[in-house]
Amino acid sequence: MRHSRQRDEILSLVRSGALGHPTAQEVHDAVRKACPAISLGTVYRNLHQLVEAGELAALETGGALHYDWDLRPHHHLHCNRCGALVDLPLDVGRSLRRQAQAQGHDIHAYDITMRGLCSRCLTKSDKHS
Amino acid sequence: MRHSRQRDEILSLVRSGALGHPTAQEVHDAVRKACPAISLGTVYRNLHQLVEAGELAALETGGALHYDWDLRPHHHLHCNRCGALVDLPLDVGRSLRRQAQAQGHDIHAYDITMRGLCSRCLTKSDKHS
DNA sequence: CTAATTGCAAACGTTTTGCAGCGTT
DNA sequence: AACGCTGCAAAACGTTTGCAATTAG
Repeated sequence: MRHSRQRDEILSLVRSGALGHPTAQEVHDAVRKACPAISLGTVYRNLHQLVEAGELAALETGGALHYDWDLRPHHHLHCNRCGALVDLPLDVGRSLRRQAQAQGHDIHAYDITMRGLCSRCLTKSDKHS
Repeated sequence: MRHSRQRDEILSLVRSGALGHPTAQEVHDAVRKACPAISLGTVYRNLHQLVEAGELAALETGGALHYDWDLRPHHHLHCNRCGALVDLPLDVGRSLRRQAQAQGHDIHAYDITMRGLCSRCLTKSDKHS
């Protein structure tokens, strides 16, 4: 893998966390500020490569793929009200892997995405309680 | 929601389990045998409606949505070798919901899809062991 | 030099939608 | 009769790909 200005910009932008869990489109929109001529195709190609190289993670959530800079085991809540994708540190990995192995499978990776209401939305609608 | 021949055929076909965890395309191909004139758009519309009505579940896995007739809590393994979507009864729901609530969220639903090698592929490649 | 990477545009697979007509109630 | 549902075709959407030109090692 060679160096390229475009890939460097994309990686540092996603890693900065400023975009949360962005889609390719969102990365494209944001990286244009540093790289005005960058094409959407290049963003897709680079995000894919970076995931392949283990630099980023991809989340299959709601239509478009979302990218995550945080590679430590953690999971997500997709809020049904505000649409946010919230990080959720959950301690279940060991148990999941053990149970799947007991059923004869070999787990390489997994992602848990829950749906519901995030704490921000819940506290906002708590005016009445 | 009115009755329609098309929706009845789709629901009973998916419920039969004969298709495993089919995509809309696969349902369309199969339901044509009973309903030769049915259009792909109708299949999409009905699958969406049936999920909305709580008759089927949708799995966001690898490009196309897959549909599942089994509404009981269970999860899936997407095999990296054969591509199968294998049912995986995992006992983690209670723990997940508890942990998410401790973080201030309210979980409505969740799905766990793991990636790895399914037991069938593993035993097949076990000739040497 | 050479091979990876780029921008562009076209193509792809999946899903949604507008519409006129048909079927259920 | 009213309104949901259908088939069809077009379009929307996210993503991938072919290509000639550019650029990094």
